[in-house]
Amino acid sequence: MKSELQVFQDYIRLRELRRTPERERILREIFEIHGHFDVDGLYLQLKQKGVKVSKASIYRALPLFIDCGLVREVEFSQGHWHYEHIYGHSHHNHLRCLSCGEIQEFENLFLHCLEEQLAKEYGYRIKSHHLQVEGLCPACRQREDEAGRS
Amino acid sequence: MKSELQVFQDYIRLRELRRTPERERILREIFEIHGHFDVDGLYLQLKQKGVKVSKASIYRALPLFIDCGLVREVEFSQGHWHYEHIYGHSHHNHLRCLSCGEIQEFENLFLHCLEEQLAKEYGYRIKSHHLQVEGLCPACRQREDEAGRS
DNA sequence: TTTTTATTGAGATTCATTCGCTATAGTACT
DNA sequence: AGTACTATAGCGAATGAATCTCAATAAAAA
Repeated sequence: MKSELQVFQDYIRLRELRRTPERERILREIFEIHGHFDVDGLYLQLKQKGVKVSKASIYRALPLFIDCGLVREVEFSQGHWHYEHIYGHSHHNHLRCLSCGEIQEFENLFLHCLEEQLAKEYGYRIKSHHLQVEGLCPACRQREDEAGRS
Repeated sequence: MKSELQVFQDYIRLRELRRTPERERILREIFEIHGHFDVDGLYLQLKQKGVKVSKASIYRALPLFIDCGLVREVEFSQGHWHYEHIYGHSHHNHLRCLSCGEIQEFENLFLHCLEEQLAKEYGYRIKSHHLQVEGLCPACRQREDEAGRS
């Protein structure tokens, strides 16, 4: 399997863009993050390490990473986008707690069947899906129950 | 079944807020819109009808409508949120064309099974789910194929 | 090297959303 | 009805994420 850097370089060549140390440094940093991130967090993390990259460059690099399938937008909350790297990950869906915001990832097995069904029924060529399920995690659920009783 | 206005008034009472003509007018307008809307469109639509409501009031009313289950955020795109009213609708999911943006709504049958399974597996109390499937609609698919051949 | 031009960084700009403030008007209680 | 209390409306200012401008730089190709 190609490394994410390799994937990006291939993409750069294909699109006739330019390899720059900034873009590759940003990409490396993203793949060191376990879980979700946002632009500001990524920027600060680079800054702390003494890496000089402007926010503008991050904003300009992200659409490229997304376009070549290395990163995806997870959700828009708190007024800005949250992202995650996805290369090498099996596609997963999110189970999010409405109270504490905890996110569980889960695999799904039968959405592929659904995709096929949709393709047939509506004539679509399916590219991707996002499934987000919301509810209360065990802890918050218990807390809510106790509050309800009092 | 309660009217959406009734639902909202019950909510207002429960939360000890105040009934105001602005909020109820905004809500009525929302339920006259078939399909998705955004704040700006809603504001202009009211303005055209000669209804004087400020954008700030719309921004302040929407979270209430969402909280009482009358409206939901559909997606964040073009730099702002898009909403839809959901009361009285069966929950539907979206099949969106990545090229032209057309949105097909579809029912799903077995996500309820998935919800039950998740509830059992992770101990969550499921409240809702959003499933968005993306791809190319028949027309755009054909256009893409033709472009690819040339 | 030289040329070409994509990319960078910094700051300015845009624009959706929120905030601060004052006047108004629901609501509850005489 | 009248009064007190305070949530809400409207307006304009403020905020802040994202984008744009532009001069300087540095990839890539010749």
